[in-house]
Amino acid sequence: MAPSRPGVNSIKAEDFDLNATLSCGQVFRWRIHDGRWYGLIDNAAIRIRQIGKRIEYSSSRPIEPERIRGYFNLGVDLDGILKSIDKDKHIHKAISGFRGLRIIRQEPAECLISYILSSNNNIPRINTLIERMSACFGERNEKLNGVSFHTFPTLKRLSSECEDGLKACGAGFRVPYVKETARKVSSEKGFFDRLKGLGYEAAKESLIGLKGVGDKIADCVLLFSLGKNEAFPVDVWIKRAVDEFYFKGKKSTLRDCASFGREHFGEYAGYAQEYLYCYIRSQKFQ
DNA sequence: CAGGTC
DNA sequence: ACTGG
Repeated sequence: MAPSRPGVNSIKAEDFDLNATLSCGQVFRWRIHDGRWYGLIDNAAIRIRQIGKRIEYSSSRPIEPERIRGYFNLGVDLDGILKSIDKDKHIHKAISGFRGLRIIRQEPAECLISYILSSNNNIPRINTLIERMSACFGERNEKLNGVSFHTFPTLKRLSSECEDGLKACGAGFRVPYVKETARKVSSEKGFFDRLKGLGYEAAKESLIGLKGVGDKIADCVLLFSLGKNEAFPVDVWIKRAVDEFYFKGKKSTLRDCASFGREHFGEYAGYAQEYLYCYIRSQKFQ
């Protein structure tokens, strides 16, 4: 495959929906502007759009097309995955509504910190918080088409930053979580690679050992950055969906929903989670 | 109250 | 608990 050059690159993307993938809440920093998405991959600013079965992108620094494919998980057999989770009428409708949604392979460190910041917080506020922290502590400022993108701060930087700096960004009570977890993770070389090598349960246990990381955030990190597709993160939206579609008004706990999701949908429960998330939110916001 | 956690 | 869409 030809290496990326300055200007516009085009790559094939079958069974893919860029909009669904970037607006389903799995990743925080992508923004749409004039029909194109802007974000960062490997600390390069990217502008990207979909035209039929191709995606067109340009970047602030050269990026291999293979890397773009990897980031959007275009190599996995989405059709096979969707067939495996298509077990009832509810998920079936969710799949038909958002077909082409793929789970992104995020940077683990950024994913972990971002989801720590998400706890007991609302989405618009999480977004501005992440942008402020990147503007303050990101190492680089990538420019593309006159727009600047601050890279996400490294764990080392976050762990050495004084509390006041993080507090000023609006992180509130999450400041000690961020600092302590950043310190602990960056002190072990290859922490995330080690977790990738573990099974779902063992990797989850390691994550839950970190400050500010509980069941839900651990599942997000496992699913969105460590390739554990059986993870089924249960946030308030997924709880609403599972209660409404599968538990029919019965009282349930977050644990009930999570274990139901993993057992009902199986090996690729994480994909079911994302489709349900989009589906239930589209119902409430219509 | 809000993509939970301690 | 922080804090503001």
